[in-house]
Amino acid sequence: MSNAKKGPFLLTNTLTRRKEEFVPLRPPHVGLYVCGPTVYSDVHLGNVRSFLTFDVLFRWLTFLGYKVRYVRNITDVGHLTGDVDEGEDKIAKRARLEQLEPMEIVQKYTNGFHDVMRLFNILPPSIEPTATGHLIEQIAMVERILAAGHAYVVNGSVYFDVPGYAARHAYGELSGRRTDELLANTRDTEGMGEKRSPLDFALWKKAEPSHLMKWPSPWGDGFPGWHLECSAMSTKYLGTTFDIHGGGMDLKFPHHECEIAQSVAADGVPPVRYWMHGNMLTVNGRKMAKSEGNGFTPQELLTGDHKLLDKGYSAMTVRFFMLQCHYAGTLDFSNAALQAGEKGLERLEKAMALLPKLKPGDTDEADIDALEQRCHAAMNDDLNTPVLIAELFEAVRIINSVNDGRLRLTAAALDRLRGLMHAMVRQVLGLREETTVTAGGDGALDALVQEFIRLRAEAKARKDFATGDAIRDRLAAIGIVLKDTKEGTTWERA
RNA sequence: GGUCACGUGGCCGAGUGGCUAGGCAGAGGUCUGCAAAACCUCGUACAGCGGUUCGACUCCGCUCGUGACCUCCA
Repeated sequence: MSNAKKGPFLLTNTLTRRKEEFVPLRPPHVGLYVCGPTVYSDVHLGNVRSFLTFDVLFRWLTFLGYKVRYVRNITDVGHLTGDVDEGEDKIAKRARLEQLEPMEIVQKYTNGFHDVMRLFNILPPSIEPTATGHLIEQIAMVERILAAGHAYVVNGSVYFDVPGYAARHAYGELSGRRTDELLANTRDTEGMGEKRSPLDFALWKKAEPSHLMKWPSPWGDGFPGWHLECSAMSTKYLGTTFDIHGGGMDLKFPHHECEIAQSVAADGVPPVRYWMHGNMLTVNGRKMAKSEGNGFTPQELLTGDHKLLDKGYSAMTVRFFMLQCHYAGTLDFSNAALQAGEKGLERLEKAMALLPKLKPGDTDEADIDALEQRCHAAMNDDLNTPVLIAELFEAVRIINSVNDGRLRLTAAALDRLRGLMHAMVRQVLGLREETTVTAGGDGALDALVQEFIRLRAEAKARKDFATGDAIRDRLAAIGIVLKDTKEGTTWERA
């Protein structure tokens, strides 16, 4: 394996609550499944953080040389609001509210989701399956669970028998729950409806004749339960047992617990070897969620048009801001933190821009190999992006020092440094260069500013600093900042 | 109530049983006609109370505080 030199990759397995060395089942292949969005509304920034976490995982595994099959689903049916028995399908509800066909809702918000992923430079998965595209697989899985005696049919619906399953298998292992405690804490003992136990969950739900989203099944017309699709599709594309399953912390229970139960019941083996859970984005200490009303969309973020935002922030600023925190911890949103991130990213990008211009020296006064090893070590330690970024700022110092002629690096070392920075910043962290409007961005504007720069240079040449400073100050007042460097004067927008 | 996290300097956020995280902001300096940028230097922080230890911010216990999950949620 090509990562032999890069050291073992440790990641926190939330099933064992330990940091473990990642060893794939069938190297060099890695099977990765991540719970995707339910496409019934716009994604907000909290959702983005989760997909970003697994984007970095995908990128790092790829960097290590693995051939990753990354499956991230689109939930387009079966996700109910509220209680499993009383709730309405989220997509059907939205379709009713917007007076659209359910599949129009699905298409609309799937498109929106993809736009957001592109905006934040989150790579597309290898396979993006939809629940409605895998009805046959889901029905087959329900039949296997029924055959194993872990489910029962009531009036056209099929429910998973949790107490029965728990008697023979470990249920609650992932989330640290026990069925007796769950039962004791069940809030609503009424409304159980057809279920034998409040812990049971729907595998297949009977649909009323008026229901738009329904399909034929051995139990009559209906639709699949929410937890089922992930099990059916991960099994289809990654096998009955695969390497890594990821999702947000809030999916741990019941969603992922139910996935494990379904797979064990249907196929007899635990589905996942490493479970990974990303933590939440909070606002003033509270989870960003639609129900809290504290979420905002990427569009609002870019324009700054939201009461929580002092100003707009670029997508890469937000990406950088999020990567400065470890994925397993909560990250609190604040304007001050975002602005700090904006400045930091600017410093990093300035150094990146200097990289091609650096001139080689005759000796090496910085150890690029050691720096590279520390970068790899940071990522191998449970995707520690904040530590990687700290190392990258060490590189920034080196780059600036070489540029200033304070530090020397040979041509070979410079090549290593360029390769390292490109790999870490662009490939691994996925920080895309954002086009800033500077010289060249707008021909007419640039020509105009160049004319002022020339006037100012003439003033300076005859020691008329008052005029020179006036030109600079007045341009600054309209947002054009001039900077004198050894190579002449450059300008950029404030 | 149950389960599980977390509490780090002005802010955001890593980490470790004894050795500078990093970014932003701030102070001083170098450079520059002056700025800006860059570089150098600086703050000696780890909720509280006990315990283990030669030594704890790091391990254990308790207290206080915050949050997540237990119902849809990335």
